[in-house]
Amino acid sequence: MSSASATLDGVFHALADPTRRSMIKQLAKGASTIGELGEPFDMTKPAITKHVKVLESTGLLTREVDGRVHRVEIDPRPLDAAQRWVEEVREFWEGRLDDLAGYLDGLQKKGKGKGKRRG
Amino acid sequence: MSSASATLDGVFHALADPTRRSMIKQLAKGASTIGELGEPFDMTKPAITKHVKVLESTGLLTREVDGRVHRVEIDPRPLDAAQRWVEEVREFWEGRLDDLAGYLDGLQKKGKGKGKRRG
DNA sequence: CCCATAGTTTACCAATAGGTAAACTATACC
DNA sequence: GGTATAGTTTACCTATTGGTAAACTATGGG
Repeated sequence: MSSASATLDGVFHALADPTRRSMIKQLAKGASTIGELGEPFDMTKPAITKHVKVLESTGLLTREVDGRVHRVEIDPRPLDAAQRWVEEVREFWEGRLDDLAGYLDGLQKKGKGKGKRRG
Repeated sequence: MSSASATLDGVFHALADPTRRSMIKQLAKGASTIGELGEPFDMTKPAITKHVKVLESTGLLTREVDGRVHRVEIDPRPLDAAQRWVEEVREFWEGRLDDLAGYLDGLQKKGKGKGKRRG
């Protein structure tokens, strides 16, 4: 299952760059060519090529070559992995709060402390 | 509002490293010291210090110095920004599908094609 | 054929990232 | 005071990242 970790590495890394995030948002609204995708950015074509490759390599973007034009569109599935990871953290976090509530509740009901003392 | 983008840069970058993701999960279950936090990793102490600093600088982690021990705990709020960003992308994506459905619906009702021909 | 257009590849650069070893700071404890 | 423990800082190394300019590939159209 180390590929799941590799996917998360790739997705989070892809999203860590503002140019790529902007591209993703643009593509979420609709497919476009490489030229259209790169036009909003004050950046040379090789830079755009690189950003697109990063997104493509994580599966966030698919490419369809149509003549000399490359048409790209978003594939939101890798975002699921990222979102699930964050939600899992949140569940741990909320579980921890539940445990604390249960612990405090137990203290009150039994008038006895069995868990680790804190502080 | 460029600080929102800076926050996202930081959070996504922080989450792009498996060691830091593992630390976050560990901390989501409960607070710990730097030593406990770093113990699962086959890594020297300066490396742990660096990872903790990255998490701290994005606000994902808070530190409380208690004698010679540094007690750290998670602050999940920066995760909200990341999660909202992903959900916004999803909304754009679903809106796009709605538009497509509306477009196709319009085609059927009017029996008329006004959009770009494809293929 | 000739030229414009769309995009990639290659080679290069400076900055950042992730790691280490060694030295240092600061607290705890006998 | 002396020593172990917790953690940071400094200096260094290598790999990766984000960007560029220049050359290249490939398609479209007069």
